[in-house]
Amino acid sequence: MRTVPSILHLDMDAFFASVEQAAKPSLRGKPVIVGGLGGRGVVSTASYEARVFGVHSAMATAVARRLCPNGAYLWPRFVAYREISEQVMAMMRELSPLVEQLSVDEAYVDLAAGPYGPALAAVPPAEGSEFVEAIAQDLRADIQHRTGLTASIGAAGSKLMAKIASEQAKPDGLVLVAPGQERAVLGPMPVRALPGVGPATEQALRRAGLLTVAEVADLPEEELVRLLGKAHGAGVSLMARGLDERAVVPDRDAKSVSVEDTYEVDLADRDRVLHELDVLAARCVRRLQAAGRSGRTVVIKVRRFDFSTLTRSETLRGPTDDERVIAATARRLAAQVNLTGGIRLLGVGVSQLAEYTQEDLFAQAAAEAAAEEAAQAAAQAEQAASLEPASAPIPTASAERSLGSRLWMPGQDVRHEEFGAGWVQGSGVGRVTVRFETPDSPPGRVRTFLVDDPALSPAEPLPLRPPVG
DNA sequence: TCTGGGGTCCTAGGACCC
DNA sequence: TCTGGGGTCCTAGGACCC
Repeated sequence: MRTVPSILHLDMDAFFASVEQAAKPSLRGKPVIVGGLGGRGVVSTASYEARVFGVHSAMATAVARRLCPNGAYLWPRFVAYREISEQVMAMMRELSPLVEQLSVDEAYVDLAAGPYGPALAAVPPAEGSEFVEAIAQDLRADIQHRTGLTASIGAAGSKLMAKIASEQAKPDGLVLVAPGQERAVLGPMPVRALPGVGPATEQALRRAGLLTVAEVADLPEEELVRLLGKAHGAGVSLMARGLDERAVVPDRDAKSVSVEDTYEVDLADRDRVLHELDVLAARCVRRLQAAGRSGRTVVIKVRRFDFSTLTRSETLRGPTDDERVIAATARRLAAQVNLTGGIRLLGVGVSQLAEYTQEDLFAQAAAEAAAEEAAQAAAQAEQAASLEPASAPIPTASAERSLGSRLWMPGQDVRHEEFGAGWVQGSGVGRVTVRFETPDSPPGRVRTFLVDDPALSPAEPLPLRPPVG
């Protein structure tokens, strides 16, 4: 165990919502909810102003609208979030090459492996904590200066405690756990505070009368293994006692690539399901190829009308990144699934990834067969569609993407030839409302246009701060 | 009020091989 | 004629995280 709390866990505060408030001056200090806005959407992030109303992540957006009817509801702008994320990660990498990114807004950094490492190792433990505190506060100030956003940081001698500390630090804070204080800090916490303890584990522990981390820590490991299974039991036992020797590891390769869509209306017929699988396979392959990878196992995911979910998978003889092979495999897997009652979600994924594509004769042959099958199915689908006008596609997020500029999403960046940069506040009945403001302007004015006004076009996100230097 | 999308890791049973 | 143990791969499902 370390004697200096040299592992930091950084977590951006209400990240998506905070980016929106930084980009859109009229939303500062107001409840902002970012997430899916369709009938089946869920909240990704709620601003702290929205949380006051009881709105939180993973809540159905329909519920959020009831709780907070006057909030601003926005689609996520992932391009903007990724850009800011990269800025923040770059700042962390200046502190150490050992940066482990957990998500777009969260990462560990191991200061011991960076430029401050030798100094941290040389200093007595008490001063080491002050040193780390100064580094962490500098980082938070830097992030705020360069992006206008706040981050919370936990500092400790292990990933476990750093993560728990950053949670305590929220929002806009720093919490440091001095090595040796782990059990004192963890003890009174509810078991759910431990990462990896979710609703199921909490229930299992509750049934055994265990509510706090201290109670779990006092239980023999064998008991926990009986309760939770081998790996999980052993892991929870170690965590509860504040023991964690996991290293900070940068840039692990992805082990799978998958895409999925929830449909506004359940899919009722097999041909439509097969067509959507083709669409998903194409999207999945695009991502796979962009990453320069290929995969050997194809998996489909099906969520039925009643939310029951199943997967079917098939492992090919060799890795592929061929859309025809993956689509044909997905269709084959779908043939094993009972679709009666309706389908609310479909997914296509690839795992057992390899670095490079391996062309082989089997894949070639399968691809040719698949192409033929697809052509036949397409002809059948066309025939079915012509016979059944009621099966016209309902606009969904993906339909809006493919239609591009003529459907406007709340939150979207736009530019008007006369009024300049702004964002879509809402649209309906042939009109779109745009607020004209930028990150550095005062709150802007709203104007309404026809949805197909040629002077209005989608735009790239603007940087939150002018480039430094 | 009704449940997204992208991942990771673990378990368990059956097939297959030695 | 009956009976093994262990290892690896594949498949399906579940818990969990952001």
